[in-house]
This record gives sequence, C-alpha cells and structure tokens, in this order.
Amino acid sequence: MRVMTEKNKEDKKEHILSIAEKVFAELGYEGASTRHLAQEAGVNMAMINYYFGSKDGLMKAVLERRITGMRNSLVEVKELNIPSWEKLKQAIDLYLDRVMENNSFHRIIYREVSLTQRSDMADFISDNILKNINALKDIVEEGIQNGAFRHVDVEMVIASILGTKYFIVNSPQISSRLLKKDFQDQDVMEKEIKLRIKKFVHEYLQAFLLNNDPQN
Amino acid sequence: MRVMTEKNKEDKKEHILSIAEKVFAELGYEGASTRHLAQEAGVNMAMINYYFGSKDGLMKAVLERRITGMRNSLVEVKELNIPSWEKLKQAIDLYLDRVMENNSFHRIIYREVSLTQRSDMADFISDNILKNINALKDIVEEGIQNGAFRHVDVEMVIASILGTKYFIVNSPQISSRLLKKDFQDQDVMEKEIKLRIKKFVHEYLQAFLLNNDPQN
DNA sequence: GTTTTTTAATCAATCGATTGATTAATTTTG
DNA sequence: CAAAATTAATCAATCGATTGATTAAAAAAC
Repeated sequence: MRVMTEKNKEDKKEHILSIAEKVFAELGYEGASTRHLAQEAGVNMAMINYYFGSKDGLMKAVLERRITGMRNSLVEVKELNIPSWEKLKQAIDLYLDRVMENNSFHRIIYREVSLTQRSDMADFISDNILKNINALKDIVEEGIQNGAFRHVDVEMVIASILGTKYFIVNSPQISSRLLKKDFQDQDVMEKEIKLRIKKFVHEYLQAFLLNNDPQN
Repeated sequence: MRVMTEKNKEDKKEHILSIAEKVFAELGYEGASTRHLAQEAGVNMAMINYYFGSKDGLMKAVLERRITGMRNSLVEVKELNIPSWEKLKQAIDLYLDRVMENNSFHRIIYREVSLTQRSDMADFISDNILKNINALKDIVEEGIQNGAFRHVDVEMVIASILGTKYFIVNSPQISSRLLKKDFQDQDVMEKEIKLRIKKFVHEYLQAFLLNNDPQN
C-alpha cells in the first residue's frame, strides 16, 4: 500500500471531485449513484461520505470548487478604465473562456436550475450566477449611459449572450450536429468553437448595440 | 367511485400525461418516482404501467404528445411564397409561441439532452429537434442566397435565436430574477415576456442579418 | 358472464448511508 | 531509538428505505 501523506490526501479529494464533475454532467445528480461515482474514481464507496459527508456534500463541493473566483474576474474587467465596447468584449471573452474550459461544470449547474423545485442547492447556484450576470449588465448599462451603446433591452441582450453559449455547451448532442463538430474532443472545441462563438457575438453586438451615430 | 366510460378513459390517460409533464419538469426524470407521479395524478401506481407499460413509456408518451406536428408547422412557413425576412419572422414567432405555451415540455427535453450519456430517449429528442432547427436554417440560407440577408454564420444565428429562448425558458429561477417577472404565473409570461422576446429577436436580427445595401 | 379497469399487497433490486474491523501513519512515552 | 498509544484512512458487509414493476383479487363496465 502506498503511503498517504498530507499532500496525497488533497490529491485524492481533488481526484474524486474532478471525476464526480464529469460523472454528474454525464448522468445527472440523481442518475449518478454513489457506488458508480466511487467506482469511477477508483475509491471505496465509504470514502465519499468520509471526505464529503454525503452525496449532497460531494455535489456542493463540486459546485463550490468552480464558483469561487469566477465573479472577481468579471468585476475586475468591469472596473477597468477603457471604452465600454472594449470592456464588454473583454468581459464576454473572459466569460466564454471560463465556460468552455469547464463545460461539464456548466452543464451541471444549468441542469440543476432547470428544475422548478426550489432547493438550497438551486438557490446557491442561481444566487451566484445572478451576480455574474449583473456584472455584465452593469457594463452594458454604463455603455448606454455614456452614449457608446444604443438604448436596447439590456436584460434581453444578456439573455442572448448567455443563451447562445448555453445552447451550445448544454446541449452538445444537438449543437455538435448543428455545428458539425465532435464535442467529445475537448481540444477541437476549445480552439475552434470558442473562436467562432466569440467572433459571432462580437459581430452581432457590434451591429445591434454600437451607436454609430456621432450625434449622440 | 365515478363511472369510467370509454370517453373518460382517454381523458384519464391525457390527465396522467399532463400531470406527468409538469412533475417531470419540476423534479427531472430520475427525481420523479412513479409513486409521486401517480399520487399527483390521483391514480393508483399500477395505472402507470397499465396504461403506459413503464415509467420510461410514460416519459416517451409525454415527449411524443408534443413533438408530433411541431415540425409540420415550421415546414409550412418555410414553403410560403413571401420575402425571406417575413418568412423568418413568422417562423420565429411560431416557434416562440409553441415553446412558451408548453414550457414544461421544453424544460424536460433540453434537460434530457444536456446529459452526455447517449440513450434512445436522447437520440429520439435530438433527432426531432434537429429537424426543426434545419427548417429554420433553410429559411436563413434561402435569404442569404436571394440577397435579402448578409453572409453571416448561419449556424450561430440559429444558436443565438434558440439559445435566447432556451436561457429564459429553461432556467426560470435565474431569468425571472433577471427580467424581474414571476414566471409562476403562466399568463404574465405568455402575454408579456413572449412579446418582449419577439421584439428583441426581431430587432437584433434586423440590425445584424438584414442586407440594407441595395447593391447586393 | 365476460372483459376491462382498479386496487392493495408484494416483489427483487438498488439507493444512500453507516457500521465495526483492519491497516497505515503519526505522536507520545520511556 | 524503540515501544506504546493515538489518530487517520480504508475496507467489506450491511442497514433501513425506496425504487420500478408485478401480482392476484376485487370492482366496475358492458
């Protein structure tokens, strides 16, 4: 038996977390049994309760691992002293980068909030997502106030930005066939689809949002 | 006990289906037990297997009830002899009307295809959705060919249209707080949000898609 | 009186969780 | 340093509860 030092213990928890993230995305929370989660991670079933208290605790640990720090980056961009249009582009690129890097995680959280039933888990998720959304919203509203953007429906602009990536990331079976790309290959997705989404979002926002009238 | 005539038998199946649609949207497929489904519908648990064979059969019946006929309407619009821009607007309005009317159903199907794991259910769903998507795609491509639309990334345009409604309908906990509306009230959603989505999608497509250059 | 519908009871299988026992690693003691 | 005591980690086995499904019998319908 290998020696399990303090360093290796954290490795093990991290290992279980990363496997669980994939399995939850693959089968859903209810569909992923603790036995299957343990088997996939190559650990005894009791280890899940030993390290995370419960299956619910494991799920929350998976969520918290990714949510921490997400908002700070967006707020940083929001407070940059650059033109609104550049600011919005940077925020969108940052958001898309993070989403595409951890697409399993984003499938999980939107799957959970798609349920009507309220729970502390769903509340925790939607609270955090809403904070990120509001950072984006602030940037757009700022651009409208300083005349860079037209007077558009701000909430709908946000919904269309998030929705576009949401559709592509959360329904891979459909979007991969629409975009004719195999999303099983992580590399293809990160290098090609990400650029394609960014290019499209930039272009349609430029056409719809930017105020080209120098009068205003 | 009430008399159950032949007419009433179909009513009962339909009653179970409509309740199941709501419960599946609320709790997910795995989260909704046959006992709970039966209790909500006010019938004995064995009735689900008697009428639908299995829980899986009930789910498939819920799906097939709505999917049938969806595509035909879109193809009808596609074959109208009107300008591409009018055609696209009609198709989008038709699609949004159907989605908002049956939002429980749409939450169910996208929840199922958000799982990576392939299944006959997920395949059945994505096959049918893709046919509807291709009808929309044909309309946009036709508009590009006849010069009405600019040479845009067609697949991304579709993804943004579907994604916008997808985000609003499938994550009600988030979108209701973003849009400051309570989606529990079906009437408010159908009469207000639907118009708002339509207005927005029309406007941004007009800005991005329409070819205002009379040369082309 | 035969068929269809409905019910309560029950089935094997699986769920998440916990148990007591065992092993490995660390700390304390002399 | 070495022996003893303590803590941490892991395991197989099993817990009660719940799952989807089935049954035989009763009730209703025709």
